[in-house]
Amino acid sequence: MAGDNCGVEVDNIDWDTEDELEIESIPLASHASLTFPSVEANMASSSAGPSNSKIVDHFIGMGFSAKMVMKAIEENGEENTNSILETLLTLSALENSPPKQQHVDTDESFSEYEGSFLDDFTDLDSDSENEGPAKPVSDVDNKLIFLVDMGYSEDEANAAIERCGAHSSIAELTDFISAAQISKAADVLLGDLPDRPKPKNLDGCSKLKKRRHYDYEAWKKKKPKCFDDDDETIRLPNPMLGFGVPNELCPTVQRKLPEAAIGPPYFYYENVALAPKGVWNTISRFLYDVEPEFVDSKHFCAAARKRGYVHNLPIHNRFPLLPMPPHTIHEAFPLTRKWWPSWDTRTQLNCLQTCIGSARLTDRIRKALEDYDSERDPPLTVQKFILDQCRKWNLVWVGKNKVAPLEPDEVEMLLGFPKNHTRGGGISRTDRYKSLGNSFQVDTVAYHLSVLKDMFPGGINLLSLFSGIGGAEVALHRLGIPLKNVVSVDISEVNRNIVRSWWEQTNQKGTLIDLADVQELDADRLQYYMNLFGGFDLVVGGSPCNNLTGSNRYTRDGLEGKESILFYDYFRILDLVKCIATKTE
DNA sequence: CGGATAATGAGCGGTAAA
DNA sequence: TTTACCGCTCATTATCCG
Repeated sequence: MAGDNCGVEVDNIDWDTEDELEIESIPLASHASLTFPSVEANMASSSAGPSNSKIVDHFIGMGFSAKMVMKAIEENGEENTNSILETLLTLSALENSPPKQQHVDTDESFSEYEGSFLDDFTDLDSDSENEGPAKPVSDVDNKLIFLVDMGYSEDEANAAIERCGAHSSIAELTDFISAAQISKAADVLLGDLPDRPKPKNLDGCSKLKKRRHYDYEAWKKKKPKCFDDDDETIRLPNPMLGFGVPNELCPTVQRKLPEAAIGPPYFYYENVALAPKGVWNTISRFLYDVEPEFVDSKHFCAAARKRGYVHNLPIHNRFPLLPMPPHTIHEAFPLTRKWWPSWDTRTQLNCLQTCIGSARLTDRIRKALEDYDSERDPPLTVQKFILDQCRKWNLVWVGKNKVAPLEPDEVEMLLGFPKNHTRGGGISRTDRYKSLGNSFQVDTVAYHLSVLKDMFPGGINLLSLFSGIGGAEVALHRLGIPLKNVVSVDISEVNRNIVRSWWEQTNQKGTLIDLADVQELDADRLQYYMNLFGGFDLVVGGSPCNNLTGSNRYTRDGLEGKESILFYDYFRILDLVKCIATKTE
């Protein structure tokens, strides 16, 4: 290991954004009693060990007082930057603890909005002509339906309405439910704490309320269409080229983003294209009515990957990563050509998934072929059986009568990751396949993100949700867009290790903070990071697809499924970032 | 050696679109 | 009609650890 190359000179860390930024008091009081999740700042120490003053400078550069920094280093030792940062966060939370704020109920702007909200509601009911005999749908019912539509369970929604009152706004109700969920999680983790944080609103951020209000209004207006008119359902394009792919003649696409979608920040959301009906309508509706861009990665590499992307990035002057990866199986795996039968007409692979074909299957295929004269093609029925299985499991020909699933490093290459990106460090083969199968295709994502290069020559601050093995980070890095500060969230420790290891190996100059759970990212935490970094330039996320994908035979429950419901956390967090950015303007 | 834990493997339909 | 699909569960096998 080349220890010299792994060190990041703390002095070189680019903190220039801070000069223009006033570090505000961060209201973190409610967290003081809770254990912080693993927060790790990357100040990779060189093998010689950092000098104490460098560490001190670094943390002072982050906006902490010298006194606090010294205390934190004293408590944790200078080696353990992770613990130092945790201590600093806790200390700053205690020191900056603001006087108890009034609940937003008493917020004037909020009360005004409440009034208009009810007015709108009445108007809408009287206006609706195409719904036949007007069924009296109560305010409560509508709020209930909306909350369920947002992904909350009926029980949660009912409980919230009961607790907060029938006239509570959607904002209050969602706050209540979130708080209930958080405390439920805290109960599980920490036992029942008497001093658990109470439901909290984002004080002084009435824009958020308004936005939620807008969402609710938009939802109400669109609801009849979605139910009555199938033509409104988003359909997938064929061919799946999105707003254009390299080397394909595409009609010059123009698009006009809805006002609410325009950044900052830029955002980029991804999920499987072939989701159950209506899912993409919901996703698009929540993400400010931006039309999804559906792209199949077979136009970028040798494997298919049909995905939808909702983003507010410019779509002109994109450029691909170079060198362009091979587009056919033979180009990608030249050694397979020798064994490839003429009747296997595949030129590209299907979607790379999390599971691979079994040894028994490849054995069956070998035996099926050995029954026949190798000079001649097997019967059509046998060909069909083998081809079906090869397509289903992405098998390639590696020897006489021998097919095999791809090796993990081959999948890495197809997806645009560096070789051995997911290898070693305690990661099992199964984990590698799983993490890779859940990842972005880097060339595809990079093509979309390439427009950022000219816009941010000094680099970007990135909020990466559901980062997985860091597809977005790798894409930006390969584009030559410097990563200044990255907050990366992923539930899997294996994945976080992969990203951190990549971060250190590629000598990143910025700071990487990794968190485990998107549900821990609340307004206070976000505001804290945004103050520290000067806001996020880009919010990327591909939320879990396992309840959406056709591969799932057991729990394909749609966007409300156990994991896929986390889409609403992407929306929640993006909305908070937009809100805080607007407020700080 | 033996119990605990981790990794692997086999089998599992249905939806939506072309 | 055919085709494709960022998966899940549970039994079995492999590995770890005292």
